[in-house]
Amino acid sequence: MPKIVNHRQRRAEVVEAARRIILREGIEAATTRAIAREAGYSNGVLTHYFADKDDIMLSALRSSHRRIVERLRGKLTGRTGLDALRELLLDNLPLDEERAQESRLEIGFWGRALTGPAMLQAQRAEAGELRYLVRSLLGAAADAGEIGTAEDLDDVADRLLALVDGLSVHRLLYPDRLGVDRLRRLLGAELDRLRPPGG
Amino acid sequence: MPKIVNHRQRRAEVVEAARRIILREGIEAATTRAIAREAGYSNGVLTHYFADKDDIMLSALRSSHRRIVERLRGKLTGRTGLDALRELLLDNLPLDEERAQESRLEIGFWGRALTGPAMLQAQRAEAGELRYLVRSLLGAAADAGEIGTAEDLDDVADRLLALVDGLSVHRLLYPDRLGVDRLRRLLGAELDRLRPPGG
Amino acid sequence: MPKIVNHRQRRAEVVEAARRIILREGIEAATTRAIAREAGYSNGVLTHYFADKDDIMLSALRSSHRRIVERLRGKLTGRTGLDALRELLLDNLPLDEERAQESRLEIGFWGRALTGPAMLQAQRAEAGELRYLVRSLLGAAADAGEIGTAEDLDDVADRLLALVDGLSVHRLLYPDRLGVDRLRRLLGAELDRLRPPGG
Amino acid sequence: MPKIVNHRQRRAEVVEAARRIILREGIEAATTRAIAREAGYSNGVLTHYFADKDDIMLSALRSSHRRIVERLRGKLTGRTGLDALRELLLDNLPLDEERAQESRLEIGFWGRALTGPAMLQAQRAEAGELRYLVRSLLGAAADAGEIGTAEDLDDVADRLLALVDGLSVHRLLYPDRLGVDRLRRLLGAELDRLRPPGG
DNA sequence: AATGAATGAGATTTCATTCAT
DNA sequence: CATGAATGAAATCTCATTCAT
Repeated sequence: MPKIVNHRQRRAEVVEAARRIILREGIEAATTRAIAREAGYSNGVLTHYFADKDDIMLSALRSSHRRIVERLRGKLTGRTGLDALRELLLDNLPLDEERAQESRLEIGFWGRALTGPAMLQAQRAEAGELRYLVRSLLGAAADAGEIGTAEDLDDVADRLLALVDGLSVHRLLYPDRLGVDRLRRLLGAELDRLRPPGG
Repeated sequence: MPKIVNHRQRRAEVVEAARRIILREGIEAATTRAIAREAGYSNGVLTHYFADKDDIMLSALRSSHRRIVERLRGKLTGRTGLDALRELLLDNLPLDEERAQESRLEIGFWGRALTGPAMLQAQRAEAGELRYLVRSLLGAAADAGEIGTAEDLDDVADRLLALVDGLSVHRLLYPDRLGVDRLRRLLGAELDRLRPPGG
Repeated sequence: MPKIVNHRQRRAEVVEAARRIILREGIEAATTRAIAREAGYSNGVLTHYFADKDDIMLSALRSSHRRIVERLRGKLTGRTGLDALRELLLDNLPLDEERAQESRLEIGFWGRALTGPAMLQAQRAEAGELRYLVRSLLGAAADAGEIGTAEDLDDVADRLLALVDGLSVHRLLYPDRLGVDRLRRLLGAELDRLRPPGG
Repeated sequence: MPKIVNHRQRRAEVVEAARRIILREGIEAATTRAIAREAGYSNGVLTHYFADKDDIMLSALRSSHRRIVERLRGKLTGRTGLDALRELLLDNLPLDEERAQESRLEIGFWGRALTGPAMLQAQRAEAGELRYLVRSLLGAAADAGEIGTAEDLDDVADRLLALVDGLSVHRLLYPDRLGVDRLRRLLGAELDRLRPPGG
């Protein structure tokens, strides 16, 4: 009988190693050698489980997103509409070290995506889920009368997503100017503005 | 007799070469050799005028910012308050190929800044000017009664800057979703919301 | 109870797989992994049946030769002397895709043989059969009076064999110059020259 | 003043190093590292003078051909027609160690040529010169009445070239069967057969 | 006997940096 | 000052071979 290893699990181990390195040291530090070492294997293993480096990197990106969504799922249970949306968007801001690292990872991938079409394609595929979720919550909030009727929900969705990403970048680059509390306040105010006039 | 060369000018030539390459082919294509060639000099000159590659890259970033400000100066003459602010922010969006390249450069540098403290420090130093300008224009707009008194101008400034950067990233990553007209509209709506209620 | 497997047959399966790959994709594409996959086994089996990769490759060479001889056997039945010889030599020319692949395989092995003594030794062992066959047919042809008495049959044999291999190489390298018809004609003329003057 | 090196000469040094390795140890031993070491430089130099490894290898092939032609030039002065042709073809046979290595190099490149279109193209370009020379000498020999009128000179040219290459391969693979004298004799006989009947 | 996971060496290529001239 | 040759490390990828199960 051969040594049985769970193929999916081994892939996951390596991907997690890659994710850890990117979070800890940045996307440029994630060389194949470093990834193999972090995973506790030799360089050669990567061959067995991945087509090439991009395969690893994109898997790491997907893994990061999956983790975020997983964490969100917990936070969103029991919440609906604007309340859920606030939670979602706050969770996407780098308000603690863990999420700061996630944002760093994300921003690193932006740079890669603008380099070549393969990464760009993958990045786009990844983005859909979050956008859909935000749009859905906005729809629910509107149905519940939490949002003024003057607002175009698609516009609101894209504005909020852009704001969150922009604030994330600025928080990482200029942490002194954008403290945690300020970030919360800015986002909160943005959401409060959605409420109907007479609310 | 030492050969007299204009040190400042030579540096500038190389920096411009670096900037051109980054805009044209991306930050990863900006190797020292490519930069030297683009500048029309040999590899060796770089040693004389720059401490290392980071020195060149950061100078290129500064140069890009200087050019943007230069261009803005022209666009803002004769404008004041919200009108000027709108012009400024629109100019920061990737609404044409030139500005798309500038955004790409910027985003590429974000990734680098999050890699090490040297790049980060430089990036921070660069950000001040734009922020100051936005804040000033907001102040003038408020003084002219173009902005509702309920708004905290510092918050507005950071919100607008974050929104512009976020929209820039999303426009580059998801151009289908964020067309040029939509980008204009989203930003315009954001500015319109600043006006005092009875305006 | 040990599992009973037909050792000889398993070897043959792997060797055939190797031969197919070399024919189809060239000698460089015949990696151990590719061979194992083509054979429908895991990498590990190779260890049990072959000393090392060379062992596989040489066996593949022998297999190719055996197949060629097999095919020849069919074509030569009922033929004798010069007629049989013509058939044999034509069969060794890359006149269709199948035989072009065989020639490619052969030429690839020439390169390998000139690399180390092990491959060379094996190659030599392989060559004897064909040479013997050609020489025998020449002898029979001479006995039948189909060949002029002035010819030294050993010389003729080596000349024909060299010509066939040389034409094969040139056909593969310069197919435009050496079309199928031309190849046939060149070889045919060579054989016709063997006939006795008064024939 | 910069260190002045003759670019062409440095390229030549590396190419010669590559050629020496291929002659001495075979085409597979000619790794970029081995070539750099043999040339007495570090790996990095190759970048300055060659686009990639193929560039080096093809240059080595051309260099080998140039050397052969150079050597031929000396041998052919004062000779014409069949006499010159005999000299040319003999020079292409591996009759001494130097020419045996040249043949080995050539055969190694055949294998590479059949692997990919780039090498094949280059190989073809290289082959033209020799073929043209042989054809020209045959034409001169025919004009001088040294060749029987029944022969098609293009056919003869290709037959001779194929024979020489075939004999070269067989001499390297089966040196015991094809000694130096025998090789000379076989080729000589082939040329003698060209003479007009009444000659 | 058979698996296939794992190794680790080695191949090509790229690049920032150094330095003799 | 300026050149550009040269370095050598590092990156990605490939592959024959080994070995625990």
